[in-house]
Amino acid sequence: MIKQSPKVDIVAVAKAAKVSPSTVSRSFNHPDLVNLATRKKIDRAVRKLGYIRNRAAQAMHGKRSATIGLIVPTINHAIFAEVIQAFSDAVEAEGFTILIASHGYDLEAEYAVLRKLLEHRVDGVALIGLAHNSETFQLLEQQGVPAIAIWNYSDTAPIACIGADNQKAGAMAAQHLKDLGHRAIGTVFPPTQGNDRAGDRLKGSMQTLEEHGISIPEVWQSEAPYSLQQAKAAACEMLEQSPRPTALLCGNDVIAQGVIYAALKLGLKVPDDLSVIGIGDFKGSEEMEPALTTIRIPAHSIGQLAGQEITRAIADQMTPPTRVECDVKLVHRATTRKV
Amino acid sequence: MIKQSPKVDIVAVAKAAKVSPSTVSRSFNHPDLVNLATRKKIDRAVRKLGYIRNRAAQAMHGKRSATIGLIVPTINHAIFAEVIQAFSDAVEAEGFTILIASHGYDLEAEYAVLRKLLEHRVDGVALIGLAHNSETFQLLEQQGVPAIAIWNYSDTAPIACIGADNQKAGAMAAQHLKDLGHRAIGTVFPPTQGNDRAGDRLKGSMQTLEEHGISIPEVWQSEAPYSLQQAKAAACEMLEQSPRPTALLCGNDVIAQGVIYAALKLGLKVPDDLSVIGIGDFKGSEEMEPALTTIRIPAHSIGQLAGQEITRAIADQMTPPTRVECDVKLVHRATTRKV
DNA sequence: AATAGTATTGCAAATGTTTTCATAAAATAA
DNA sequence: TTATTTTATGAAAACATTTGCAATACTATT
Repeated sequence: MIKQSPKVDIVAVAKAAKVSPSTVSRSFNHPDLVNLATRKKIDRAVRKLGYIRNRAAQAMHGKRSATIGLIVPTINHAIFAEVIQAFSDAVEAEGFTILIASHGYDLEAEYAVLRKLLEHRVDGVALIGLAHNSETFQLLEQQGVPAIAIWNYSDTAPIACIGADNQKAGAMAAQHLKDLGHRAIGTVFPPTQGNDRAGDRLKGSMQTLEEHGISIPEVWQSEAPYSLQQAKAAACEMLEQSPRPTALLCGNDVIAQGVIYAALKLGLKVPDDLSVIGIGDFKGSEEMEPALTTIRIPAHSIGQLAGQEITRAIADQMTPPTRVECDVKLVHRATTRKV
Repeated sequence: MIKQSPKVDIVAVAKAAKVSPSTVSRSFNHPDLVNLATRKKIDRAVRKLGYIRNRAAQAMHGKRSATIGLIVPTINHAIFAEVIQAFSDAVEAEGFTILIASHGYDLEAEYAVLRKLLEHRVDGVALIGLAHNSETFQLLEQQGVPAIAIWNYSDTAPIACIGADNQKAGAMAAQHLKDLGHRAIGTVFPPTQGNDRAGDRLKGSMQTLEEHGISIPEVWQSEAPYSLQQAKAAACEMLEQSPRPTALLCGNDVIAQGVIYAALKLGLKVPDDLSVIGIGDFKGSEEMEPALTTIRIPAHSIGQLAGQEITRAIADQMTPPTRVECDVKLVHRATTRKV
């Protein structure tokens, strides 16, 4: 293994191939402009020296850095894993690499990591959700970087967004339970602080329930940070009391799964003793036993579309990313039934 | 919003603050070398112009790019999500950002993305597992980039690694089933092609079983790509036949969960009719009902340690990353019992 | 008050690449 | 064969920053 002591740059390659650095550069970026024979010579030199081009130097010329910044609350949840993967695949297909950063649902931290990504001169930025600090929006606009918000949809948001109407999703879930005749309904939602997706869902649910004259007593409103464990614990606590709700509306499918485990643990049959509905339709929700009734939010298409749209907007700086609202729909499976 | 038409670089800041560009640069990188008063002037100018420093230009000076490349097979699995998050947190704490790329278990593709990351002049690289193309290893060595393999441990691997002995994990799972008296044992594993973790686990299991004189008929050896859905389907198929195994050894916890759903669907009681053991102990495995017996592989510590070790190795180029073997251990919960 | 340090700052060179412009060589047309 | 176009290459400037060195101003010492 030749550990290269003298650094191998484009001029080293040029020297080895006996051409000028300009030609080497051209042979990378505009191969059609250089003679096949010289291109081969250069290729050989590159291979021999183990040369790897330096994007940093490229980026200095106002050229693309070929990176896209992706800022997520956390990587560690099923919910984001799918959307990240789809987004990543879509942008990698266009030759971009993603620079990823997480902020743990802290919008101050989000601003800080955005700055960091901009220092790296990312060609575009994707964020999760529409709730961000005003400085975050300001910075984005000021720097003129194409930006896109993933997951939530709104006509009026200050930046382009691709996602679903989470309020509608919440409303649909509530409507479904009402349609099945449930009136004693409980909720388990993640904290809505710094999480507009959860906030919107909760709002939509509550509104719909209210419209139908259903109100939820305090004790049946539970908050569980996004983890199976805590969801299960919270649900256990609620379900052990009497009277029990006949149905539980969950902020997402992971929470719903936790709730189902809680029911199982307490010896309650789902859906006979308790109906459970989730939101999201994560991978695996369909396979659960009983299969989870949920509101489908098409994570894969959202991620993919967002990736395509941001790369398009980067290539064509004239037209900003377009907004896309992805439909949500009820997927009635086996965890809910008429009361 | 001031959309900055004239690009704001360090000399614009210098002009605004009435100092030289050198001083501005210094005020960022060696604040102790510049007078407090001038530093304040500069700070004001930076703020007013909305200046953001350009890492690309920094990186050109042989300075750190402050990025670490992370190459994973896929982001979209519980198994990696946890390790990625821990790794990411650890390196972000040291001021690095991660440049992430996935290759879908294709080692050719892995080589290609490694090149791409090196073009971005990442300061270090982390890979998953120890099975990589020889060109991949060569490139790493040739470029002299600190590199670390996550997830698998081996004394003799060509690059430093932090992880668990997956063979041992497989052996432990097999041993546990044997200790409970099972002799009719089936396996459900992901494809081992391009996945040394799964390969090692399978090898360890088989070896141990063999040592105890237990052999597994072909029909009880099932392969399921890493997804709940396919694991469930594969297990259904196997369990519908007669005779059935009394225990199933699963390549990871997601597969185990799929298997349990399959059993549930077929009306088999776990663990009364069928014992199930997983490998990994993912988040949520403990909360399952019944709680999953599994071999614990400490994903969080592995990711965190790897992050710390790679940043250390970057800071101190003299001492390469050290290898760490993380212990695996049996977590006996409720899905296995004496036969 | 003269000397020796010390603390700040600026100048200019260097980093690795791309690109514009100019030039040379080859191919085509007259 | 000469004039003209096309093709292929090189020279040099530009990109945004860092840093070694030199210069200046200030402080402390005798």
